Amino acid sequence: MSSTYSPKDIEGKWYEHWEKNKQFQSVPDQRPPYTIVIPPPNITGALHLGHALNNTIQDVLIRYHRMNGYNACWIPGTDHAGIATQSVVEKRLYKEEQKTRHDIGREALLKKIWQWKETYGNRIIDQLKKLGCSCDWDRTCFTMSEGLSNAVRFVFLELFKEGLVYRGKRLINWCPGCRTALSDDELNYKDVPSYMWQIKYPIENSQEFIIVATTRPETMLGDTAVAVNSQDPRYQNLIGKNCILPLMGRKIPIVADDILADPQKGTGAVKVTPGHDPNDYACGMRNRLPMINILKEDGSLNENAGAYQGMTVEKARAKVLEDLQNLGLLGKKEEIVHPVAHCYRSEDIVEPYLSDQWFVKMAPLVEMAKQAAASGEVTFFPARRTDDYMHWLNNTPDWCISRQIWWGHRIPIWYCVSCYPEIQVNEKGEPRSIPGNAFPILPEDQNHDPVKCPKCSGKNLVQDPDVLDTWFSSQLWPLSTLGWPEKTKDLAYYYPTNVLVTARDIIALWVARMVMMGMKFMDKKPFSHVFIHGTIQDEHGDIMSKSRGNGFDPVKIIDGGSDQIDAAKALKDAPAKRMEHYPAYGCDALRFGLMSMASGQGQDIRILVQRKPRGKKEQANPEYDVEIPLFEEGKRFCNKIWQASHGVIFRNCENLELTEEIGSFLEDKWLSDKMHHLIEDCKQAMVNYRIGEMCNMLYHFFWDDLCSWYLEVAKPRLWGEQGEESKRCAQSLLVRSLSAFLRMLHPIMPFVTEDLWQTLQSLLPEKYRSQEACILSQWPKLEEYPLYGKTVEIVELSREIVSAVNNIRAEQKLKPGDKIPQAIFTGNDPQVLKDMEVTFAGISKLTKIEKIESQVNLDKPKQAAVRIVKNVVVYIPLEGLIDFEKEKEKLAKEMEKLQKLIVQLEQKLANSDYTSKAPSQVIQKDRERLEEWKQKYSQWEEEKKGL
RNA sequence: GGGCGAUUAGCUCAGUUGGUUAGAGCGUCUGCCUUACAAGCAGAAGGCCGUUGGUUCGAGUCCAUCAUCGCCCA
Repeated sequence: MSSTYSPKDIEGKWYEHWEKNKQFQSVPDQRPPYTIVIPPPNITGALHLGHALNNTIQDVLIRYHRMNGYNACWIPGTDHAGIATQSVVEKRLYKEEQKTRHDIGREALLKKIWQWKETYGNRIIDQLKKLGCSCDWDRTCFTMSEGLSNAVRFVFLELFKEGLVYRGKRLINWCPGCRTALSDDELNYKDVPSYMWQIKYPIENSQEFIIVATTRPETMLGDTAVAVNSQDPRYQNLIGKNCILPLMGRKIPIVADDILADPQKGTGAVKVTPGHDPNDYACGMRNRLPMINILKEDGSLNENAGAYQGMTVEKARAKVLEDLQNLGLLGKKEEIVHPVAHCYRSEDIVEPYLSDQWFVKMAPLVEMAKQAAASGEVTFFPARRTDDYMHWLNNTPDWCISRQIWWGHRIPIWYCVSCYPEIQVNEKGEPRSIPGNAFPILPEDQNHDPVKCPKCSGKNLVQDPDVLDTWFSSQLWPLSTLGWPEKTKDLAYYYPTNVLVTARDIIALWVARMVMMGMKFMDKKPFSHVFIHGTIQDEHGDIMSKSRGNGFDPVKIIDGGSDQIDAAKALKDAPAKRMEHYPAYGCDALRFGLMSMASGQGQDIRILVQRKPRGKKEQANPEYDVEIPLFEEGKRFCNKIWQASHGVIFRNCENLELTEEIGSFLEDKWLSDKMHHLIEDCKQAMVNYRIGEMCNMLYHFFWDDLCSWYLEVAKPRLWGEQGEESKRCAQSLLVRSLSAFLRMLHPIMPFVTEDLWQTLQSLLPEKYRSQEACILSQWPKLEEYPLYGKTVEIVELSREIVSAVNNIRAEQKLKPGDKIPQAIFTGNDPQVLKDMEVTFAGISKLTKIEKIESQVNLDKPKQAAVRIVKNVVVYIPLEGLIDFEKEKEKLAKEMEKLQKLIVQLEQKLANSDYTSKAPSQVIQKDRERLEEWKQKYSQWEEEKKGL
C-alpha cells in the first residue's frame, strides 16, 4: 500500500523550512556554546565527495550537539584563494578579450575578480545547502571581506612591530609561470628522468682540473665557489686555491665546507651556486660567498649569464653543454631520476630564486603551538595525528608570505619615492619593485594609511605591491570569523571553538598555523579538538581528482542524472569516453553511506562503483548505468524506515492515550532495555568521533530489533487482539521508540527523520505533540527507558528459537506458507520454560507454529526434527514430512563441530598455567561454557539414537 | 631517504583496555509477491585475520621481521 520513499519530494521542502525559520541560527545565550568554523572552501571550487564527507561530519556534530542542550553554531564561509582565483579570472580575460592583467592594470583586474566572486563565488555554498548543512548562514564569512581583512592587517603590523614579520633578500621558490614566490608547501615534487653531468673546472695556474657533478649545468654561470670536504685527502692541497669558471672565465675559490661536500657522493667536489640552490645558499652564507642571480622573473637568463642572456633555462642548458663539450670540459654523463619541484598550480618547474620577500619568523610561534598540543589543550582524534603536527613544527623554516600577484591582502607597508628614487613606478602609479633597502613606512593606525614620509615628509608614498599568502588570512579564520580583533560578544562567547574537522593534508599548513595565531593573539587555543578524517578514494584506491576523471559530484548522487565523461585515463571497467547514468540516491542515503564509513581512526574511504553497460558496448560513446553500493545501502535504509513508519506505526497511533510507563509485557521490557543501551552507546560513540559506529548501531536496532522482532510480535496487540491495555502499551512504546530513534538518527539523516517526525506529530493527539521540529528537539534521555537485565535474556532466547525453527523449515524444504501444526519445547529447567511462555505467541507468529507445548523432560516424539538452543530442546514433529537422512547429517555435523570445541576447552582448563594465571571471572565463564556444551552434546547423542 | 597507514569472507570494511564458536553490508546459492516493506522476507554457503618469529596461561588485537599496496614529508 504505502509507496516507496522518494527523497526528492521532501529534501528541498525541509531545508527551506529550517532555513526560513532560522533554525540554524545561533545567538549567544545562557547555554554552553558548541562551535565549529568550517574549513573555508576555495571560491573557485566545486563540491566533490571529499567536501561531502568533511561537511557532513561537521553537520552531524553540530546537529547532535544542538539536540543535546548546546547552543550550536557552525560558521560558514569561503576563502579567496589567491593564485587559484586570479588565474581563473586571468584565463577568462584572455579568452574573452585577449588581454593580460598587465594590459588592464591592477585595479581593473581586481574589479573583475570581485565581479567573478559575486557571480560564482558562492556556488559551493549553495551546494553545501544541498547536503543539508545546518550552518548559520547569516554568519557567512569571506577572507577578503572588510572585517576579516582588518584582522589580517592588524596581525601583519603587530608581528612586524615585534620583529616576527620581516623583509629580506632570501632564496625563495619562484614560479616563472605565475611569476610569484611560493612557500614550500605550494610545491609538488615529481620524479623526472635526467642526467648527472660531470664538468671539469680548470685550476688556476695549473694543468689540473677539479671535477664537479651537477643535474643543472646551466647554473654554473652563477657559481661563486667549489666546495670540498676538509677531510677529503683528494682535495686537501686545493683548499684555498682558485679555479677558473669555464665559459665565464671568473676566478672562484675552492672552499672547505663539510656540510655541503660529502666525500662519499659523486666526485666529492661540489659546485656552489648560492643564488640558485638552497643548500648552496647556506654554504654561501657560511663562507661569505658572493651570490649571483642569473635569472629574470620570467625564468629566462639575465645579464649575469654573459653570452647566454635571454635564453630560457632549457636552451641555456643545451648551449652550455655544447660549449663545454667543445672545450673538452664535459666529463661523464649518468642517467638518473630525481625529484623536481613543480608549481602546484601552473605545473611549471619552480626555480630557487634570490629576491626580496616578506617572511614570518616561525621559531617563537612554533614553541607556542607545540606547547598547546603537548599540554593536551589541543587534542587530535585520532591521537597519532599529533605526531604529524609536531613533526612539521619541528622542521618548518621561516615562512615566505609575500606573493607577486594582485588578488589577496595587500601588504600594509609603504615606501617613500622621494627617498628611494630607484623605486620603479609604472604609468598607473603602481610600483613594480621595491629595493631591498627601502625604509618601510607603517600606517598611521589600524584604519588609516600613512600620508607622509617620516624622514623627508614627502607625500609621494607607494604601497608595497605584493599581497600575502592566502594561508596568512586562513590562519586567522577562527579569530576573524568571530569579529576579532574587535572585542565582540561573539568572540567572548564562542571562542575557543570546540572542534576543527579536516583531512590530514592540511594539518601543517592550516591547523598548526591557526593554533599559533590563537596562542599568540588570544593566549588561548582556537579549538579543543582536531578531528582528522580519511580521504575519499575511487574504486582502485586512487585519490579522486579532476585530471583523473574519477571524481563524483555529490549533487549528482543526490539528484541522479546523466553525465558525459571525458577522462584523461580509462577505467578498468569502462572507457575514458562514456556516458554515465546515476540513480537518485537522495541526500540522506549519501550522508548515511559516508558516515557509516567515518571511523574514529580516520581510515580512508574507498567508493566502490559498479557500471553496467546499457545497450551495445561497441558504440563510440557507450552508456553505463552506475551503481554505488555504499549509497544503495543508505537508500534502502531510508526506505525501510519510511515503510515501517507509514505502514505500521502511523497507521496504529491514532486516538492514542500515550503512556510513558513500561507495562508488564516481556517484549516491551526488552525494547526498553534495548533503547536504553542504544541511547547510551550512541552517545559514547559520538564522544569518541566514532560516527560510523553510531550508524551501525542505529541501522541494526531499527532493522533487526524494531522491525524484524518487535513490530512483528506486537502486531496482534496493535490490532487489538489482546485487549485495550495491551494495545495501548504497544502503541505508546512504539511511538516513543520511533520518536527517539528519529531523533537519534536525525544528525545523520536529517531529511527523512524530520519528515517522519513531523508526520508523527501531526497524527498524535494534540496534547502529546511536540512543538519543536526534529532539528530542535532534545536527544532522548536514558531515564525514559528503564533496564530490565535478566528478563531480556528470555526474549533473546526466543529469537534464537525462531531462527532454529526457521532453519528446520528451510532444511526440510517446507514452503513459507506451510503451517507447522505443533512444536514441543522441553529441557531440564522449569523456570526457563515458564518464563518462555509469554513469548510463545511471538514465536508462533514468526514461525507459523500453530501450537506450542512446553513441559520439563518430555520425551522426543516420533519423527521429529530437533534443535537445542541454550538449555531448551525444540522438537518439531514432522511425521511424513521429514527427511531423516538430512537430519542425521545435520546433527553429525553439529556434533563434530561441538566435539572439537569441547576438547579445546577441556585442554585449556586442564592447563595449570591457565587456571593459576587467568582472572577467575574468565575461568568461571569457561567452566560454565564447557558444562553447557557437554550437556548439549549428550542431549544430541540421545537424539541421534532416536533417529 | 624519513614518517604514517593498510593487509580480516568473492568485493568494501568493522572488530575499543589481549579473554565465548572473528562480524556487517554488498555479491553468491536455495526458497518465497507471507495483509509495512521484492529498495522486501526466510534460510545457507563462504575466513590459517599478508609472511615468519617473539611476548603471554591466552594474540586478528602487543613487539620484531619481511612482503605487497597507498599517503605525506624531503
